[in-house]
Amino acid sequence: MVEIPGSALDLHLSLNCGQVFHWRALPAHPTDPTDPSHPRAWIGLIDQQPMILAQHEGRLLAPKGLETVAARYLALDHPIAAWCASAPKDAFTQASLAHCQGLRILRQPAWECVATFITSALKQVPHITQISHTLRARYGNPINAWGTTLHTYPTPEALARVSENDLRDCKLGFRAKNLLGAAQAVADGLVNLKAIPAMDDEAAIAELCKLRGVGRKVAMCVLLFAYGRMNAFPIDVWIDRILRERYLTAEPDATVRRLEQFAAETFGPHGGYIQQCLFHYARQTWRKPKGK
DNA sequence: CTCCAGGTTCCGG
DNA sequence: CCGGAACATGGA
Repeated sequence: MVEIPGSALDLHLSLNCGQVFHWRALPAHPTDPTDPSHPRAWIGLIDQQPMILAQHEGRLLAPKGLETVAARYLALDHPIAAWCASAPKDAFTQASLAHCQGLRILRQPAWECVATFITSALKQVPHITQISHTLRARYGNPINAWGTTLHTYPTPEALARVSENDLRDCKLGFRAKNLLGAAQAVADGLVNLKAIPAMDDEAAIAELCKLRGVGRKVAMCVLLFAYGRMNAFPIDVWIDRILRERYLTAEPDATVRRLEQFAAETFGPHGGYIQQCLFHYARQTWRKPKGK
């Protein structure tokens, strides 16, 4: 392992704030898992590339030769300090940013991002993670690395071959039909994920929404987490609650489109970054007397 | 037991 | 065009 110098990053936070769902912590120490002096490592895949990442006292470590891949995935080039500096000065935003220092919006593979957020509908984060691992284990490609077996996220073609019932067996519930339909549409070329970067925001959203199980919220997540569009502002149940209770108290009947418009005006061109901080801060603090 | 979770689709007015 | 119910599953 070699150090990747420079940028501010909280690895644990960035991998566990609800934007990606498959990284696993390795035991902190072979004999003493509670030893805080030993760097905690995370193992996962960046597309097809097995990866181990660790952070100890601010120093980011990656396998030698994989520094560039890691730095790109972790988006260490994003000027997050400047984004935070230009954020709104209200108390809730500032508390969220302070609580999420070192959070980075990753650059995820597009299909993996689309698929995992299709499976995220009405699910809690741990459930999404469980589903992701089941799909990988059953329909992804196994890759041996560092003494364990990792599984790539199943391709659209691989999932398109699977029956809806087999997907339901992965605890997908009603999302099985959505994931299957989306996989078939991508596999058949009805939707070309590589064409998204050249489209403007509304065209990109419309294109993604052709996929079964993808609505405005999931499309926004994909634009933010896979295509690096920091202005994308997904409105889920948490953000909806925050905006209504903390910002638009004067408009109790605001539609989601109104919330989107307000967010764009208020949080600006990097609102998606702030959105992730608001989301995580709210989830960590809302009606939770004792931390855990 | 009831309620809710990083929503979308489908249906009736 | 718009609001509301249906949709599976598991944890709190």
